[in-house]
Amino acid sequence: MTVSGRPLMLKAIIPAFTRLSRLARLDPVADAALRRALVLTTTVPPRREMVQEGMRPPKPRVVISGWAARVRILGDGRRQFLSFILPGELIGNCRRHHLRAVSTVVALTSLTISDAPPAETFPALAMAYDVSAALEEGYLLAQIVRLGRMTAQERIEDLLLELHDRMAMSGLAQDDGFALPLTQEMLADALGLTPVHINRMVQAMRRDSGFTWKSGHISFENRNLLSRKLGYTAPELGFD
Amino acid sequence: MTVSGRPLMLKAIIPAFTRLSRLARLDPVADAALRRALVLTTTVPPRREMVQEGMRPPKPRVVISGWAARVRILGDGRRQFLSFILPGELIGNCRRHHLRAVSTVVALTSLTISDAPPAETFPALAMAYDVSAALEEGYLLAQIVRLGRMTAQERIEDLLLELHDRMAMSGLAQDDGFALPLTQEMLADALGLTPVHINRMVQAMRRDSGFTWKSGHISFENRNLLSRKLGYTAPELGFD
DNA sequence: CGGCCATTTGAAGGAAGTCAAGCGTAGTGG
DNA sequence: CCACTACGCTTGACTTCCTTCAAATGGCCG
Repeated sequence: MTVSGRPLMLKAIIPAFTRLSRLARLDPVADAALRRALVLTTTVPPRREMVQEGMRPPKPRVVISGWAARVRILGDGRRQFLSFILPGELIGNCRRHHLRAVSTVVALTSLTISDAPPAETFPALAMAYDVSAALEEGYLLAQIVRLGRMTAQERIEDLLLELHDRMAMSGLAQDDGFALPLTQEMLADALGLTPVHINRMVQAMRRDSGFTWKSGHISFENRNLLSRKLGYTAPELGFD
Repeated sequence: MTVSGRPLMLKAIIPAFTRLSRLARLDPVADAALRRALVLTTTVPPRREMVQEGMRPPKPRVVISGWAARVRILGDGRRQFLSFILPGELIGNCRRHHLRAVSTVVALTSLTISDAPPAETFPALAMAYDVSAALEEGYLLAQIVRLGRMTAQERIEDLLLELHDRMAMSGLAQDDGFALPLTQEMLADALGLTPVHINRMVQAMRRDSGFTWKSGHISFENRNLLSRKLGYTAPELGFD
């Protein structure tokens, strides 16, 4: 978007590569080709709107590093995040080509992206893109239940569990935690709450709940216990 | 699911036919074939769960008449509707075949359905199914914004506008209203509120807001005014 | 008529929002 | 090196919106 493509160290693309390769169940040959295809990257500064609702959508991309969000903004300024986009996940991975983007996409952190290798020239990835789209729909459904029927505390816990699973798919999580590069305000925009209330709940949960959040890192004390308490189930992979 | 297929009068399938034919932009020949394909129907009683989350999903269907909803239920009984399924719309229209259904589908009224003519044997419909899936995703996004950032009154108004548009797509709406076969409790489950509060808001809106709801029928006093007030935009058709 | 279900109403309580001010820390520039 | 700034986090007091619980009303159908 701003910076013209430049090659990255192979090591840096590992998260994105890991997720796609797993979803596509790539053989070693395709696997090596994918690594090469992801090396040419672009960087995007935080807060930049990469796609704007109603505009002509750009080509699909893969996030190499950093977080983005799909967002809608109401006339009076109220903001709602529709979903997060994490390393290894796709931007604009629409089955059909829309004439206009259905949501704005904004970089939440400094972001490194790469063009998504087209499925036509990279057939092994068709499955990864399909599964990725199915997962994305699952995240939307989970988001609806969070916003409609969960308390503030449950929303936070449920979202953190989901994000943990998603980070694990690209190898970016530990068993009991992950790096969360969000401000409390961003969490509020995702969970339909105010930053003030997010703060109060996080405070309270530091005491009695099952995780801690310090300097951008989430640690679960007992992940199983927490997910059982919430009835949380991992996003369905959807293989058939 | 209960009753074996039986042919319906041609007239009865018109709503479903109208919507699909429009979305697929059918020529007269395909058009006539579609009518024939939809005539063999099945009926489902209200409250019956036609698809259950986690079970093997059945074949795709078209709703001929009646309303259904996709729903998720939390461990303690809290219910959240993910989306409504209206006449002419599809049940289980997944691009990829999931191993398990990602949500339960329940009949809200007595329901008449028909097998969705497979796109392989009915190529003209592929586009209709694509557009239908894209619209469905748009409804999910709108639902997220409603639940996350709108007040009770706005949620009701916004949903009614959307449902009006959707009913219009199968020719089942008037310019200024449509038949709404929902109870206040169902509305509550869709909007993340309690039935009691839905009731109070509807009361209040009978007085000062832009619509009336009497004996299962919604009438907008000034639809344009209402949609401008909400910043409501019609679901994107997504043609390209 | 009686039973069932949806709607309606009241009173009280709780969850989350609003407004406003005070901290803490990292970055910047004189 | 130290104001000065900017931004995110924290806290308090108060308000609003929505829920909860309970009971009453009304319509519809057997």
